[in-house]
Amino acid sequence: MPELPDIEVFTRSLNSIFAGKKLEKIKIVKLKKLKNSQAEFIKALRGKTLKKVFRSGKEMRFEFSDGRLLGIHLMLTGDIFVLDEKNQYKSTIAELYFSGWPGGKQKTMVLTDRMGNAHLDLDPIDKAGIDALSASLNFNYLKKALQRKTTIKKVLTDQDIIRGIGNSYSDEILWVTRISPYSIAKAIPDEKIKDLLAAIKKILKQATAQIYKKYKGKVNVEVKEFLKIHTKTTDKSPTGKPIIIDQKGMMKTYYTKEQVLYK
DNA sequence: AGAAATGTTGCGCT
DNA sequence: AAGCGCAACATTTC
Repeated sequence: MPELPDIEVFTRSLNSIFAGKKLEKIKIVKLKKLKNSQAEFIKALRGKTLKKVFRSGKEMRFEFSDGRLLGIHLMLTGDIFVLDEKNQYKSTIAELYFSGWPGGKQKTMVLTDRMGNAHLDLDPIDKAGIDALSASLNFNYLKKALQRKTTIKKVLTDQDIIRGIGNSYSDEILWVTRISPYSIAKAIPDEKIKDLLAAIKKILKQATAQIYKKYKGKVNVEVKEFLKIHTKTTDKSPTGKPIIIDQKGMMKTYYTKEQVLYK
């Protein structure tokens, strides 16, 4: 479901709800996609205090007081719910029961995914890419990363190059910089690489700020309203040009003819 | 009823 | 070797 801005807001919300609380119990409902067994999760995490929750690329990290990490990846259709009562969601992947609220109250964090692809990982290792909002994602890194013959969209969404950008925000970034998603990465001139770098930071930060302002505290809203190009709410770009939708497999690329094709 | 989905992986082919 | 295009994942929601 989410890309960097959404995950950033969700992890801030989860941090304010669960940081400092104790993980009493873990129940894995659907083990299929997981690398670890339920016993391993229990052994590693049960009874430990959650220190903080943070984002890494498109994934969530739950850091416990002894330094152990629990990673959660929502994939396309995963959701997190925070419940006071019994979990009744179908498609549940896992349930985490936390304690530590006044009056002995507990809260449950539930991970669901109707496609069954969301997953948890013990001490996950980040993919090789640099986080899109890290200062290390600079001109030199981006220029070097673009020295390949594949399309710019593939590069932007490759988590082994840059972590955090997905199908939607790559379309937004490429429209703002007027670069066609089908441009060959290595053909993009230096001036445009500078624009691209600035747009990556600006669009992701701006979207995070907008989502945070409106949905602070939420952990599972689907926020598409700030997308200007990758959206079904209009068929025109902000400058009034028709938006072209190109389907490749399940994913779609939204763009306009305003965007220059570098080849 | 039929289509949709902001992700990832792996396969065969060029 | 690198890159491409496609299929698979599986189910609820619009």
